[in-house]
Amino acid sequence: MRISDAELSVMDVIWREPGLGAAEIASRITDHDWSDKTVKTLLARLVEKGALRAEPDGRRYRYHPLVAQAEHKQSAVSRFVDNLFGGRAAPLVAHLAEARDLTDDDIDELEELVRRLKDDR
Amino acid sequence: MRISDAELSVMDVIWREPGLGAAEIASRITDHDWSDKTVKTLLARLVEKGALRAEPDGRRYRYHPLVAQAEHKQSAVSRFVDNLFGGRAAPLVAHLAEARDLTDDDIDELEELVRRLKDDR
DNA sequence: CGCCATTGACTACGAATGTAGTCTATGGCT
DNA sequence: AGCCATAGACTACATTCGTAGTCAATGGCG
Repeated sequence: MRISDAELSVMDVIWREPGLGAAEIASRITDHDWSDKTVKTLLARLVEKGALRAEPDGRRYRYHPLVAQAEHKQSAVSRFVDNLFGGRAAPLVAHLAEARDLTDDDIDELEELVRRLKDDR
Repeated sequence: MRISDAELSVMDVIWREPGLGAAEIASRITDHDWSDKTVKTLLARLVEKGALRAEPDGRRYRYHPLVAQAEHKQSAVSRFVDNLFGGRAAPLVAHLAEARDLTDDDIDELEELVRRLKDDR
């Protein structure tokens, strides 16, 4: 099950605040300038895909995630690493580094992470 | 300029062996079972997108990359990190770790990488 | 020298995506 | 009681993608 970029903006809102209705969700989306119709279309598609549950509440629906954000990221990362790096993670990190996408804090975090990984194995 | 998944399979061949013709490229693609027509369509799209140059050679073309593989990975990684992780790299690596996508060798490589990053800053 | 295989050019076409618009029911306000 | 705003349902439509198919030219082989 693939969640598209536009759909992801919607999911992000719902992951943060499960149980919102369509209008509220639309109003919380700031990174795009979408009509409420657009948001509703995306919601419908997400329900159809099984990423969301639409709980009837009077005249409207409240939306709840059916896939956890962590799960989704997980599979997105896997797909990405498979596609671009033949499934090997280290070259990806090397690329991140080269792109200077890493702040000092990131590097510290990485160091800590590596320490834990080594302890773990 | 976005290179799709299918197109990427084609680019991979050309990055490895620049200057091949369509038939040769098709024959070198093993991860899909594509008709040569499919490969030619992808080649045409890549030329149109400006990712490849088609150098006439008699009755056919030889294809050369116009974007380097490293460049492409770079921008793909950036897009990905932006979309899913708000541009922060460390959480991505954490996810890689959690997915057990990291082999022992990867971890060693990461350790080395972190060492270099720290030295560098 | 003629036919066939191969080449590029162009066309096809359904699914997914981004981005809405129209239509219909209805609950709440006046 | 009636009207309007709003909700959801359904429809729309251009683009990109994945995956080919058709057509016309032509170079090489027999």
